[in-house]
Amino acid sequence: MVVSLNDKNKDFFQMVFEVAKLIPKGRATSYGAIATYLGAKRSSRMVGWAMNSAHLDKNIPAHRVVNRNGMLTGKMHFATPSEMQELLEKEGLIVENDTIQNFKTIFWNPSEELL
DNA sequence: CTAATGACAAACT
DNA sequence: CAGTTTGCCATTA
Repeated sequence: MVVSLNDKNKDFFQMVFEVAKLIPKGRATSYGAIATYLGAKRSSRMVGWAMNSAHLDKNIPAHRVVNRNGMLTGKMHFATPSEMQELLEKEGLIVENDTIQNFKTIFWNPSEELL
């Protein structure tokens, strides 16, 4: 992996991983929520980037992390595009048209739940 | 160092 | 209200 994980950056990545692991089953969160929780709400894209490295670690449920719209924008980055949806449905979530239904209901806010 | 890209988000038209 | 555009921040070329 060309991912030059320098010491400083590693912390940010690790944070994202930790939060992702803490996401309760049957729930999901957004990149912005994690970014905000990490104190870098403006770096929502970086969270996604972290997930890109996260997909290497099977312990990280990256499928529970989607954009604020609940759309599975990163499904293409999985082993198979359908795996993300499959996993989410297995969790009890309702995924349709690459978008999580009732996302607002299953949304998991680390800043509140994890606080 | 500048330019381009991206698993996003908010603002604007 | 929906589609389009700009902004942010970090990484890569």
